[in-house]
Amino acid sequence: MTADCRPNEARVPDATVARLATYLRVLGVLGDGAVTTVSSEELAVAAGVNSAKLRKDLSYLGSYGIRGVGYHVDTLTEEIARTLGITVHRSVALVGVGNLGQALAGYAGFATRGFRIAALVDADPARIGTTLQGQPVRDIAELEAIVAEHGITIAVLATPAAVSQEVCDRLVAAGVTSILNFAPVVLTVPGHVDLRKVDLAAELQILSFHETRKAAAQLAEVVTR
Amino acid sequence: MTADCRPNEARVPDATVARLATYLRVLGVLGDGAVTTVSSEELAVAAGVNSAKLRKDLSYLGSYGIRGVGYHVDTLTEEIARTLGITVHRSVALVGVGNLGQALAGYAGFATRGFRIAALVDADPARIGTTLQGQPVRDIAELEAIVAEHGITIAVLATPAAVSQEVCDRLVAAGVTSILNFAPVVLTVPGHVDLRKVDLAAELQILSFHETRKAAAQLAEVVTR
DNA sequence: TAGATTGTTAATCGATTAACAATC
DNA sequence: TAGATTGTTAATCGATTAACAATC
Repeated sequence: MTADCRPNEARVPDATVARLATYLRVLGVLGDGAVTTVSSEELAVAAGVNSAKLRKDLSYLGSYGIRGVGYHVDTLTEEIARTLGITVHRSVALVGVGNLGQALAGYAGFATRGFRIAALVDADPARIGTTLQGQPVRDIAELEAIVAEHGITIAVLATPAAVSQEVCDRLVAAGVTSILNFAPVVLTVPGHVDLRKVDLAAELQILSFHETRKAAAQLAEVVTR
Repeated sequence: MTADCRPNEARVPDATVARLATYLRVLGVLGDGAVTTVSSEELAVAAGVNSAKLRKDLSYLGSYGIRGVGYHVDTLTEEIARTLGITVHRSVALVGVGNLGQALAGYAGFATRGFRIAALVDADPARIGTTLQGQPVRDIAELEAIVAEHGITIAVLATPAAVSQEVCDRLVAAGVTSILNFAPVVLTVPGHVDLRKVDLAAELQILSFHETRKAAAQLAEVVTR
């Protein structure tokens, strides 16, 4: 057995990976019911995408559908979970338990979808030692030890903007290779580290842009009428 | 003066709009200092993008750069803010003030980046009437009145998954045309409504996918070595 | 077999980027 | 004028989607 034993696990496009998470969530709802099989059309409607796109997405994982029938819910669920790497539950560190961090610590969706928050970390002496969701808030001074202790490779960053790059650097130096950043700053990481960001205000600004466009369209309609 | 007085405000690509928010944030940091002018290269590095992409993005707004010099920070800030429609401060409603909703209510970044949370809404009698960030939590029974009262067109949805579609329908019926959804469900809205979603667990699953790939690559390296 | 649905092809569309003419 | 930097072109890349042959 060589490393090539799964030769066709080749490349899954980024856009596809992002959607796999949605398919998995929708399949979870279906799996609760009596449904054992689902067609690409049904699943696509439930996931809010085009069915051709869904079939193409799933084709990157292999051939798990049955022509004339559809996809077996359990099989597909398992294959997507395996592709996303969440058949092993993953331990993440949550750094920064202020306003947003506390909410993330209490977010039940992480646990139900494959992640365990193995450590809460903060720099504020008033928070260190307190308990959140049954977990102690640990001193950021121990960051490197905490990462090593739990073998953590994924971290969620909810620190103040001003210190985020510094904390990020320490996480990377400690061996973290994936970071989800909630701080409204552009972080720089080495090439081997994956970085994703959630920018809450930016999301609203994007909606605001479209509001403006809609308002302008309405105005134009009135004028030309 | 007709509706055509700004003929070249044509189409700004979706990918560009999403990045404009980042440019605006970076410009805000520059504007605080003594910098009055910035080149596309400098701004691109600060925003973490390719400078050709940045120039192309900005070219959709018009010609606000000066060849041989760069962009005037103040002018560019103003033009991006205008394009995003946040020169008028926008009022948003936050529906659902549970775990995540409370954090969003306290998130300072909304206010500093153009948005005012004009109303907090919940269905839980234990929460209704309480105060968060100096604002009363109002009964979702009054949702339609609240939207009308503040002329709200943008809503943030942080309700439990099970009721999100129903709340979404009511928001749309009340006149809301943009929704930012934090509930882990696929929502359906009419064509004239813009919908964006933030799926926290999905973000981690995407990182998990890449972790798996990196681990496999390392394994392959060891095997072939 | 007949009906249904997958997996794939190929056309199309949108986004990225290097290169450079235009011009400050 | 010389140096610098924009705005745009055109090539490339990646994602989407309709259509349909393969096949259960």
